[in-house]
Amino acid sequence: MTQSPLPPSPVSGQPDYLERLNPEQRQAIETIDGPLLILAGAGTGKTRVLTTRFAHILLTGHARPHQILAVTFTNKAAREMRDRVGALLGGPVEGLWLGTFHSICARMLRRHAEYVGLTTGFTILDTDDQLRLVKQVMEPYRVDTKRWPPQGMLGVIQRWKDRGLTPDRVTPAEDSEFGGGCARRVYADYQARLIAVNACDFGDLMLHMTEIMRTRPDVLAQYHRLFRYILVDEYQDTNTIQYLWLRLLAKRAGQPSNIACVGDDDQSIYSWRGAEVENILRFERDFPGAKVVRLERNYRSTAQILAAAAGLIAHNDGRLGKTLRPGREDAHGEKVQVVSVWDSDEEARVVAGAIERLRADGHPLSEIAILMRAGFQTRPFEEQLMTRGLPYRVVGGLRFYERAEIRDCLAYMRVLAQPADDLAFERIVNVPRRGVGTAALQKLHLEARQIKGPLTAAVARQMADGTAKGKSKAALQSLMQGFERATETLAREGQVVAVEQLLEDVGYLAMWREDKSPEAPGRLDNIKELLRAIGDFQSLEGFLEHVALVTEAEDSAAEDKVSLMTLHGAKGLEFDSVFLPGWEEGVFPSQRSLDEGGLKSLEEERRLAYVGLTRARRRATVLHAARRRIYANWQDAIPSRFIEEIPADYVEHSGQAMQERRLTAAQPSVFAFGPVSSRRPNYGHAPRVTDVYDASPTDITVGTRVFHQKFGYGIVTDVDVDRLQVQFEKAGEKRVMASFVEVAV
DNA sequence: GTTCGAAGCGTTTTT
DNA sequence: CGCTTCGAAC
Repeated sequence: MTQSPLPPSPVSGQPDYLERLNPEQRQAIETIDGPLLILAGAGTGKTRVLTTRFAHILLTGHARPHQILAVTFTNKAAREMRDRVGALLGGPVEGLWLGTFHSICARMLRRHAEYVGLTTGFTILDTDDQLRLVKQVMEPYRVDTKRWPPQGMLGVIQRWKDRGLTPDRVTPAEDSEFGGGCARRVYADYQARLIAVNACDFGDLMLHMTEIMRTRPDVLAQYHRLFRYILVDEYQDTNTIQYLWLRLLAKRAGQPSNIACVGDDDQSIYSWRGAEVENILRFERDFPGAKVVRLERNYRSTAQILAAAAGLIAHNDGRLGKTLRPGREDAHGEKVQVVSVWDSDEEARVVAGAIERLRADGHPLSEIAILMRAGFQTRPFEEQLMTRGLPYRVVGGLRFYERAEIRDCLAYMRVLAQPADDLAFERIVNVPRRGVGTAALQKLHLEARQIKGPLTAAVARQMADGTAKGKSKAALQSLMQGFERATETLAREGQVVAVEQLLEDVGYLAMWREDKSPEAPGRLDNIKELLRAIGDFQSLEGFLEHVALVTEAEDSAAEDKVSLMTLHGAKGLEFDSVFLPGWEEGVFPSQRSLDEGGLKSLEEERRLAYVGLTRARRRATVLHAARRRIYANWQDAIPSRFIEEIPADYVEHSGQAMQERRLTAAQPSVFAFGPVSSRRPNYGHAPRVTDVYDASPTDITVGTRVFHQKFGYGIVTDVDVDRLQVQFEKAGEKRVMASFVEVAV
């Protein structure tokens, strides 16, 4: 890293990294001291500003690399920032405090672990461990786990942690909500158990560090001296504990708070996991004298898409206020397409067909995405893409490190690295099946309690004193021998050989080799991949730390495939063409969301819609179906309110199904579908949408000759409220909605 | 302790 | 519909 400023550009007299920035971007970068809020709308060059600002602080000599704290939410964002800062500075920079909230806290906590009763080598638990632990802790309370599942309890604890509440800070009033009033005590016991096994869950990384900085002024002062500048990405996604942690670090007596937060309140979509939009809305009050810079020039999308998105998001209240403007002159573009289809199957066909056409026109599939509200919506699209031979990838499924076989292997490694890791030991003690079930494990727990030691010590003890007998004795003995041999190998030949030997020795690999299920070979491949990855690290501990904090799979974005993912998963990404299916009331906005959170949730859903639209560079296509298959049965659906919230000027409707909500929006029933069948009251005086619907309600009876947009002419053979059985001349017998046919003349 | 079948249930997800 | 989970029978 060089401390001298870069040579100025010969043309402008500015360092060349400041060239081609717009005035707002420049301001966000060149405002170095004092609190700064950068409101960065979608596609306004946020990452560029953040990284350039980082480099600028270094290159102007305001700080050395290790004196800047830069926090992100995801490892991906951290990696990108690290790479781009490196690129600006002409090479990788060492010693940066740049990472996710959690990785930075882990790094800090390893230094100060003793203040919360841990040792520096503490384990970071995965969700399986957490659940196992909370189950154990709940047991003595005899909670009805039907009503109060351990997952729910874990959720309550996590939310408390997100809010910075240690067990003693949970008020009795807040306690009563779950588990019949024992949640607070379970939480306290859970924390005690974590300390006892020298472990942390994810929430603890933040909670412990915040607690340490609250109670140890010397530690806090140390970081105050260290960090001259703080950069925070995605500030709208911070939860309370992250906010408290940042505030502790940023507020330095007698010195300015050099904290720069980048975020977009319109893209806050994670309130359900503890994010508090209020943090960003409150920034100017939290940090008096804060400068606010708005980045509103969007270099990503066409003017039409931007106007559509802006019109939509304008329906939200309580925004900081920000309007995306097109940053490129050339990008007028096409209107947002809204396609009305008959049912969810047709929706998938329409999208797949459109993708085929895009491909035929030379558009790479990697520039096409289908973004939906929920993961299960991918199915019909997968089927359609598959049958047409269009390559696709589903982003965000089960991640590599979440696979059972990988977690098993990791548990083996954890016991190898730290024999006192009871939770890891519990996971693998009977995998593969070796006849050590709950009964044997119970005995081991008792023994461990008596000797006040870990389970592995209890095993050794039982081997020695003859408590163990028969099958489980032999099994445990051979397991422990496996660990002993691996420990020797680890010292002599390193972690890769040791782990492979261990997994072989204890019969884990054999278990999958003998498994006849079709997934087994894939699992063995995954394990092979895992073994390969261990070699990339200095030590077993280093590898375990990495996998505890980095759960994401490797990016395979380079392949030319259509991306299928949730709207949440798409945040931060962009594609030339974006398909947004399932814009129907109840699906999007999600009914469940609305039921739980009312107006606040509706606004969050709307932000999600905004995020979806703004992912598109050139083409955005919204779809809604009149009937959707949900689980086993078909349900009628009306178009999402979000569709009509997009200003009509920027929308082009197509498709044959009902196109406007107006017909039915005021009606109580979601089944009201415009003028329909004979036995259905015709609500209100709704205007007709198209001539297709001009059949008078009473005209349709058995024997009526009707016309259907998709199936053509046919004779009605049965009427069931609003559904008809029709014998079509060409398409055969079909069941169709009465609203989708007209009486043939 | 294991295995098999019925019952239940069904957002969004990172670390 | 298709998955996971739990309980009963071997």
